[in-house]
Amino acid sequence: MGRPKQFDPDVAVERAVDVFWRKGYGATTPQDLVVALGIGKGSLYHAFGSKHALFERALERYRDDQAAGLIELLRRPVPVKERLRTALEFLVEANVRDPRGCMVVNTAAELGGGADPEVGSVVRDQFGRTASAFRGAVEEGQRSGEIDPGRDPGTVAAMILSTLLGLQVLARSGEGRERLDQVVEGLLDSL
Amino acid sequence: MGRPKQFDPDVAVERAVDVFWRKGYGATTPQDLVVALGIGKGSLYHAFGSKHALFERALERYRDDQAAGLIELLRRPVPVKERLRTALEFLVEANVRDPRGCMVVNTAAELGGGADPEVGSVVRDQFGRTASAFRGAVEEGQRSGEIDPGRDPGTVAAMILSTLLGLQVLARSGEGRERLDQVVEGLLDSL
DNA sequence: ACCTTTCTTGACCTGGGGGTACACAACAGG
DNA sequence: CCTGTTGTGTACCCCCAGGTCAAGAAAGGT
Repeated sequence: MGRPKQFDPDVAVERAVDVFWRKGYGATTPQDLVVALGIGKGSLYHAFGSKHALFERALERYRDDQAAGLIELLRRPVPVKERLRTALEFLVEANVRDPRGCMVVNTAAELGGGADPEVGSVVRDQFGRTASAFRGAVEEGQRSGEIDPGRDPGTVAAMILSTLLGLQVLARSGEGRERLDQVVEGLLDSL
Repeated sequence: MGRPKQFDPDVAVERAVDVFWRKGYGATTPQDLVVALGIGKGSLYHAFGSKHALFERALERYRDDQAAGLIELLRRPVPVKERLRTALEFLVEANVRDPRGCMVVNTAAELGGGADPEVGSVVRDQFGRTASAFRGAVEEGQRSGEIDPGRDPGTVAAMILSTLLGLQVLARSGEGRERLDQVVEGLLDSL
């Protein structure tokens, strides 16, 4: 019972993702959110409790979307290295085009370092999911002979993840696409 | 002529580095700076003009210190790969121990994406200096036969830089030292 | 001694951050 | 149609960010 909500919380969180993604946590104001979500401040705080709680939900949403997208890209029925290349180049392309960069990387930089454990755990979880997806692909490549089976797949996955995160930082700093693509090729060549 | 400054601007900038490094640009308040620098707010604005201008000077100072340190580490008279290992493990160690992470990476994440061109150029300059230092080492390794001379040294340097930046992001997210060291080893093995 | 210049101090100002309170609106059930 | 419950809109709150300004202090020059 009670009065029904006049807005869809899922849509609201989706819009909050965009705001937090563009401006970061600290620089986003309640006013920004009120405008972007199209609801009153009272409703906002009634529905989500606090700016921080809404940020957590937005970050979780982003993480889920990104992880699902990556897993999808890594499932395509082509040789493993080609899959990796497609996935990495897709992400490079996205990060070069989109000045927002990667929301998780931005969040790790802004709120990492031990303060804010809830947010930290979402960040680590995203990195963990990404590493797992890469490790699955690496193991498959090892079975098919595309990748040296002598290497620890966890380590290789961590190398890919590190490189990817670095590429995202470079992209956000304005580095051009060519150089980043060269890094992707170099990485794949060395597997 | 005129009244002499009661504080050393270099020391003040050095202290400002610590504050901005810990809290980021947006989250640092004039009050934080007044306390940390030990001077009145009037002097602060008289000497530095604005929070943003002081941040630029602090970031430049950080960049110069870091770049000098890295170049130093890469100049030691031991085999190139060993130098690279020492340098990368030193940085990993520093980033694991220090919850502040890397100030340039944090800044790239917070203020990257085109807004704030002055800061962006300092960030790019730092990445450029770092890549140059790595490229020098790579070229030397190619001459000595430690590194395959068939690869483009600029690309290899960019790979090392990407990996390093990714390691710094991972360290800031709380990843442990072992995994990061494995990535360093994996990277060097693949050169 | 006085003037000019540069620095220091602390009060002061405007705007807006993050959030709360309250009065009212829209439902379901009896 | 009255009542309890949940949403909504708005006014309001306190605090502090980011910066300015006026008045005075410490130097050098003449």
